[in-house]
Amino acid sequence: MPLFVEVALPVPMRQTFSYQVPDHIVIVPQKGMRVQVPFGRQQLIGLITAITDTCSLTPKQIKPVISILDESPLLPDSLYKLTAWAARYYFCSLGQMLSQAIPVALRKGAESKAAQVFYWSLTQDGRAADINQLNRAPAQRKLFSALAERDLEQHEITTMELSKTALKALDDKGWISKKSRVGTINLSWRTELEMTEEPHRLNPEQAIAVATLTQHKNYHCTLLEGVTGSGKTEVYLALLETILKQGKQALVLVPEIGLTPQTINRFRRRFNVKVAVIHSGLTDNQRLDAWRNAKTGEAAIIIGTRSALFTPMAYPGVIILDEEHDSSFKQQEGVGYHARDLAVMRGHLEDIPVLLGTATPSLETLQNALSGRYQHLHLGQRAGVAEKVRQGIVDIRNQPLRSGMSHALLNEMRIHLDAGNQVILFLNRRGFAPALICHECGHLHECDRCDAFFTVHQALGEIRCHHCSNQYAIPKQCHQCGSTMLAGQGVGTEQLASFLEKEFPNHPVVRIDRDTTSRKGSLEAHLNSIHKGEYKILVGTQMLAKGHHFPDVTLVGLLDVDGALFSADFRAPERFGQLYTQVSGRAGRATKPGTVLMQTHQSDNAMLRELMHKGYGEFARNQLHERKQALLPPAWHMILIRAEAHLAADADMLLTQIGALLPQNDDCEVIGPMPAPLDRKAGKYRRQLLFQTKNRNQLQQAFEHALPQIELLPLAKKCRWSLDRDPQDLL
DNA sequence: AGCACGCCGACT
DNA sequence: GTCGGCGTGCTC
Repeated sequence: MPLFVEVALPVPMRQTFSYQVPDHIVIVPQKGMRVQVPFGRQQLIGLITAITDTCSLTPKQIKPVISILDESPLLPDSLYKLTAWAARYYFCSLGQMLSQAIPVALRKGAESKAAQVFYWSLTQDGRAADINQLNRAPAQRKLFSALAERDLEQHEITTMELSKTALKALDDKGWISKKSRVGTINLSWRTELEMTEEPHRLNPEQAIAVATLTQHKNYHCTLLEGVTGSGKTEVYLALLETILKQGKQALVLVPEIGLTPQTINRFRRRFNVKVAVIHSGLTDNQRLDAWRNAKTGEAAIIIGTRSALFTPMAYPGVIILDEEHDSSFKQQEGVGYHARDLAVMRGHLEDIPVLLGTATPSLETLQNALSGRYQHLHLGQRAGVAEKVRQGIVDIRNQPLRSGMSHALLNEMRIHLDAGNQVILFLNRRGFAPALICHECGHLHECDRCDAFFTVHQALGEIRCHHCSNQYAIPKQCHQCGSTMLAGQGVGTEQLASFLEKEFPNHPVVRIDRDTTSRKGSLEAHLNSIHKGEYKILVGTQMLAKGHHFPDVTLVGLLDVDGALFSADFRAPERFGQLYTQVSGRAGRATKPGTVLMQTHQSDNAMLRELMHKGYGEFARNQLHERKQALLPPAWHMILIRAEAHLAADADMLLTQIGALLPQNDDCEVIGPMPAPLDRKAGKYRRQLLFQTKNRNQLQQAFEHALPQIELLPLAKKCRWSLDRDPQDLL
């Protein structure tokens, strides 16, 4: 009987491909195994999605499988289901989603089972040999005596700095030999959990939270809303203790910036278990190693960023997602999946609890908590007796500004610096000035490939476009009138920092943004110097706000509130509210009360007032209300279709045609085509179309129906287009 | 997405 | 004369 398999391949076509399984392949194909197959002129590795004994294709069209790479399915059924669900939800091919979910090494064909461990041991001859024969070969002697004590694994030879040449020499003598064994899986933590640190005493709120959380063994999603410093991590650790004692594993997801050695050590210190850490800095093989440890159950705790969501667990127990509101959980490139949403789905499929923690919940999660879909727990007390921060607004209408700084803010800075404290200033624009203007004709120098102004980088002597890689030397003359009176327009972090250096010569200034921290490890180095007090004035973009705590900072200044709060994007107020709450939660400590000052032209803006006086909770509830009124997420559901073409008309036409294929009524709305906020980027015209529906299912069904027709459009092959479900921003 | 084929411009 | 630019078409 002929045997066929359906294979999902890592190509952007939304279909699977049929192959015939030749007789000489002895492994019985199963769903979820990897296969190597010919595809056009190349060979690809894909995953079996189905096994059939008939095939509708003609024998000429069908090719044979080259080989089956696994003896058993690569992923547990729950993860396979999760991936299939995600492919449907995000409208991408199963193969594309699967390649997000599988470590690169496995995609390239690496062995999925634990590699064999190689080790060296003395032979019969070696044991009989006299060590004094090696008196004239000290390296060999050292190695020999080490091996006389115990066998050594290949990697131990290197870490103990034993000589490779000596190894070879002893091997040639026939005294030692290389052996291999299958690595054993140590699951002792499941029966005897060893604590290596005494748990901290929980305050009543924390204790209640832990008690509530440990009630559930099955799927259940909880929002843990805890103000900064209220000890969310301690709740995670207590929950982990219960889960681990049941012999179950925990998956902990953190934002990209949050995966610091301190975070990891917090978990490592408490329990004597293997912790698998998965982040972008690992090599393919290190990643695979962590993946295997999680899959076998040897690693009790798995900590990682977005992509770690897909790590299989032999004994799934809980999923914890910290800083739930963080936008790095949404993938921006390629398949734009959201790890938070998929984590909840995974919890569902594996029937385990999911915990979302944050001080500033996203409106999506808040809505679910308010509607009762998620359980809602609060932590309101700050550990220790921290003073409440002082908050203030600096009205900068008609005020002279020096490099973006008002008198009031400068004076306040002086007070805090004189008291020996540190000051943070946030300005979300890197570079010296966000534009170059001609003082005579007013011409603003614009990138020739994008619809954006050049940013002046004075230290580099360059003007750069922050949207493409375009860069030139700072022009001497205006491109329009030839005048030499050129000046920076507006203020960036570079200018602010150099102004402050002159203004406060006795207080060292450091600048933290993408330009000063692009080298690997330089962010950590800067942060360390700040903690040591080497810098007193910290200037930075949002980068400086996320997850870092500086106990000696007593003044936080937000220079461009207007730019952050009133941006075109519908999520701008939410993000600003989160940033503001996070930074004000971090200012000061018990003995040194903190102050937060905002510079704005809109000092009586209702949103700002609300945020200051009523706090994030109230602010977010009102934002949620406004989103409902405006038919925006999370009230309505959204998919963004982007198109890019050399000719704006092509992109426009394609989107118009797509729009015509989508339903429009009281519950479904098509908006556009409209120019993308950055109309022209890297020489191409960008247009976008929004499709919004009142509920999730309508969007799913309408788009599933339209998609095959969209793919048949002739223009769809000519233009570059992409889909972004639940877009994070409309840029 | 790759990878080939194919058809036009500036170089040895 | 060719090397190479990227438009177009196909992949079970």
